[in-house]
Amino acid sequence: MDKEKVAEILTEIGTLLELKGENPFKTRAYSNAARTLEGLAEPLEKLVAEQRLGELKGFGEALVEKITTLVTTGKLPYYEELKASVPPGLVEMLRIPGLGPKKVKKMHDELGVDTVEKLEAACQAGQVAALDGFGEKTQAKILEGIQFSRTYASKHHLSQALVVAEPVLESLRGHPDVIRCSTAGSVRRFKEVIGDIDFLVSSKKPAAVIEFFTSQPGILNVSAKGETKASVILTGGIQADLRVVSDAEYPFALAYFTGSKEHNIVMRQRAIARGLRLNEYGLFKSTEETRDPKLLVPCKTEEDIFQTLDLPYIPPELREDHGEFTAGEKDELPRLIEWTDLRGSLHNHSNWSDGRDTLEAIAAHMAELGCDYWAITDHSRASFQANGLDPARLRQQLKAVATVNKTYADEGSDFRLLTGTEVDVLKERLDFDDDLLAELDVVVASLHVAGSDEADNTKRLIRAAENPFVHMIGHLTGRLLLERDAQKLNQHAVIDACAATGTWIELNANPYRFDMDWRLWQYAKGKGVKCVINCDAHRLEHAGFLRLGAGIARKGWLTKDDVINTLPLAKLKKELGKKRGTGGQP
DNA sequence: GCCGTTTTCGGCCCGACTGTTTTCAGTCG
Repeated sequence: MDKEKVAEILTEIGTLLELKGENPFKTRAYSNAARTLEGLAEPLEKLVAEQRLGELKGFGEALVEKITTLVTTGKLPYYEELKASVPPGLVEMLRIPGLGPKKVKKMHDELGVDTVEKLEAACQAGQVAALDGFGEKTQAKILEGIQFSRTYASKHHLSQALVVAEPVLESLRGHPDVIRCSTAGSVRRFKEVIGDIDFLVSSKKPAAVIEFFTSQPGILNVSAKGETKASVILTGGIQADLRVVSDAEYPFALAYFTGSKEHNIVMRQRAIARGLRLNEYGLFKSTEETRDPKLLVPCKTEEDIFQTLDLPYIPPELREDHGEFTAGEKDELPRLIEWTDLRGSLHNHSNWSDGRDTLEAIAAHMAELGCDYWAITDHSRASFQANGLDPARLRQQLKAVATVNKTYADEGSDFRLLTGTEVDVLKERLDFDDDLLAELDVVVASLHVAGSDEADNTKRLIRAAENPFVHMIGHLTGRLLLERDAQKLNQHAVIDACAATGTWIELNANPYRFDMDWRLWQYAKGKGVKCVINCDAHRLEHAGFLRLGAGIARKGWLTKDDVINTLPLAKLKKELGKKRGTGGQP
């Protein structure tokens, strides 16, 4: 059993224990352990085999035993029994906004409610409002919550959030009573999937700002409106929260609401260790609860807060408690890539396969954007649903690309299209022979039709990496965020193979993919594997994915030097030739 | 369930909001 599955089970145990009314610190121990596993750099099997699980922080006797059982036998009787003792409907009820374990438990114990449907019926019958500690409003809110969770999925793609958040932010920035403003939360941290959008504003007139915010165009519904906080539902069903604070509080609130929760916990612990107390209002020279301005450590910006806690500035993308504190203390935080470092994309499509635009239109658009190069890597023959090219059409396309490039050369422009393919990784071989691949500038190898056997999928990709003409592996897992899970695959094994063969790995910047996952880049980087941030563009406007991809690369701790397509054309060409020059036949 | 320079017990991050209450519990971020 792999660590994702183990982590999932630990999280579920935590939830089930909560529903049973267990000690909250016990339940937290399980979810903390799950999180630690998710961020693990090495294979869980290895840790278990070497009996080093107990070295992880937060892993005591009980957890080590349970995880070892899970990994070695694939089962855990404790979990099975626990699961059997809690109706599955209760877990589902937890997802309804406003419902937590205590309320769910009470309704189950006293009303026998064990599904969302029964809950809805109990609310409609007025039974919920009659319970001790419940009332009419709670009941109405639950009904509303049920409706909401049915109407809108609670998670959204980052790109979707940015599209609605950025105009609101611009609008706030232009308001005369707004001093400083920013997004916060997972949007600012650039998480690939977000729950809601947080805005933070500093102002002397909070009421005016809140009024302005709640009357923005594109707001479907105002769900809360107080003196310092408002919640609305934006177009597309995304919830957005606004907090308004004083300008003195702004840096503290910004750090606090940016999170992550795990990052903040460590920040507060660092404050405590220095005899200070950190919250969203300030950093105070006291261990008692206080808001006394005389005790405030003056900080004008987030940088000042980090400095007081003996840390360099930690960019929002890194605030996941994924090693930023250890690195910060040693002054080893990387200088992260900027999206403007990127010179082009090495995996894109044209109307020769399933893209929308012509080679000429693509070249004109990308040159205009200021790119140095743009690779045309249409699908290979096996992807017939995507109008994949056979060898003859691909050779035709090479000529067409050469013609386009000649017009740029004649005009004295340095922009170039690069030839290439996104070659399918088939069961026993690649979709094109080596001699054809050798004619191309750029070869991306992608697994489009994976099997159900993890070992087999992994082997196929490793074989692709071993081919001297394959420059990079495209969208490693084939996942579609919020739609389709990753293919069964040993990603670490593929990364290791890429490291051994000098093969690059794509960070597919399509916001539905963001594949390979940002959590694995630190591992890959440690092995010396280079990243290529690719748009996988099927339309001109997909060039904008470069910015998103760079943000995800930042989350993966990558620098300009870690990413191949930050190189200018001449140096890129040299890198493209390296594997072929030194690699042998697979 | 975990942890330890207050070390084998008694803590475990912190505060706002909501709704139910009249001093607080539950939920959320």
